[in-house]
Amino acid sequence: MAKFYDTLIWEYIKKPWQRWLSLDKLAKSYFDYQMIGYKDVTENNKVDFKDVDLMFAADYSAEDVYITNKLYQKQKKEKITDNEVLQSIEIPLLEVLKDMELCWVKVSRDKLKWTWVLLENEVDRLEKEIYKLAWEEFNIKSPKQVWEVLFWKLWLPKWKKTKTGWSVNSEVLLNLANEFPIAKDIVDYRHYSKLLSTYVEGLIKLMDDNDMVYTSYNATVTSTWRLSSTDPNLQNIPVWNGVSSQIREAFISRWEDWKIMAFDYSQVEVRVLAIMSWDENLLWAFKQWFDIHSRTSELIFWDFSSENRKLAKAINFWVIYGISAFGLNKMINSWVKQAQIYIDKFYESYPKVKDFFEKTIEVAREKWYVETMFGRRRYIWWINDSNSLIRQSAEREAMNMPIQWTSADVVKKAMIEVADFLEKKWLKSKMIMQVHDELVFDVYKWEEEVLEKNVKGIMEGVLKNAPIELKVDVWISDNWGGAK
DNA sequence: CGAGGAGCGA
DNA sequence: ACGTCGCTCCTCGA
Repeated sequence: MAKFYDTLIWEYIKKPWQRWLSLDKLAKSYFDYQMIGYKDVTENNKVDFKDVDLMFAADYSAEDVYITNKLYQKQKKEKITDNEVLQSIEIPLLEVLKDMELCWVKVSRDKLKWTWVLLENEVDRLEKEIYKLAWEEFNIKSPKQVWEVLFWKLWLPKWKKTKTGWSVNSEVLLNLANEFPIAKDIVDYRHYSKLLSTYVEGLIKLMDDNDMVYTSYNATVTSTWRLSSTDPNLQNIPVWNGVSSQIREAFISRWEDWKIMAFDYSQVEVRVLAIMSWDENLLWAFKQWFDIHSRTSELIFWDFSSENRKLAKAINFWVIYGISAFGLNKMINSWVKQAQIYIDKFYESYPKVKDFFEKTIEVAREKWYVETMFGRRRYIWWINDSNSLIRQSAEREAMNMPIQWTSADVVKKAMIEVADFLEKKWLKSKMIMQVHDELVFDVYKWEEEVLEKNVKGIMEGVLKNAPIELKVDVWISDNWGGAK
């Protein structure tokens, strides 16, 4: 069921560094009250909650509600809720999230079973192949056994160490893949068994008799004010082609002749950067409906061949995430020096972006915080650290945070407005998922057009006085696999 | 049960 | 010595 713990967001406003608060800890510290633990009623998770004696279960549940309400009353009294962001975003969002959770998501059991068979075949095939190449049987799911076989028995070249041995992650293995087929096989094996255990078996376990799953959205665990999702985590369902796309295809409409409609913000972060920095070149490119990666490519390389566009995309990406020249070089496979030249050229192309970042860091150095478009603050106490590594990392964070956080707010505001729209128009269609910059709806047949037009409009127009609109891509399909 | 390694998404 | 975070799975040793 939906969690209402999120009413405790104000706690995080006051103490953003405290990230592991729970209801019972708050009850203890504010009311000196010891709550009944989940483990107490379920005898250390041995008993399924639905089998717990009703009297105990009722006590436990009622206490949850009681304490939550008490905390809610307390925050009201203390006028914590006068906070602007809280009033305009977080509190209205709670209602939306609650409704979204209660809508549930329908999953096709048949589709999953099909995929299961497919994956099991692949896993079996690869398992045999790997045993053959290794001349022995071992547990491929154990990194320890993998490196023992690869590096001690087969004498493959070692590369990176971990705390407890040798790294055998996909980066390492793919470097060996050309010369040693077993490495590629292990990567594939991992890929398929990940899909099988996490997304097929895992999802089936969480389905009820009506093939519905109930995810929980949590608004208080991330440092960037994004949402997170658990049981199942709907925010990391694979998007790749091939078998993994079948997982997404298993998410379907709840009724016959309903459809899944997805609205995707296109490059929301780059657009937010353009809006916040007021860089004319960037804004102009968006106004002309240019493909922004091609445009960057044109400005940096004087052409937009697919090769250079790819590079430009990585560079745009770099700006958003604030990785170093070192990190960029690793991403695009060039030299550090070359990466630095690209970065410099980017700033030459979009000079106001550079100004914006410099200004942000300057303010942070002085006031110890950075701010989003909506006035959320993030304190970065180590911005003036004497260690230059730490300082640089803090600066990257200061550059990155206003964009990321503002983007998260954009989606949240859109969700609130869309939910309002659906309610006011008495529409049957439901908002069922949020995946960071994507909103997914289960759409009633006769509402397709009205939803497509209005939701797109609402999402694109969230930033009311911005010099450009945001851009949203829409697609509709029988399932979540859609047209991607 | 918890740490560590790995891999999925944004 | 560098992108980051959050979630989930598996193994392995306590």
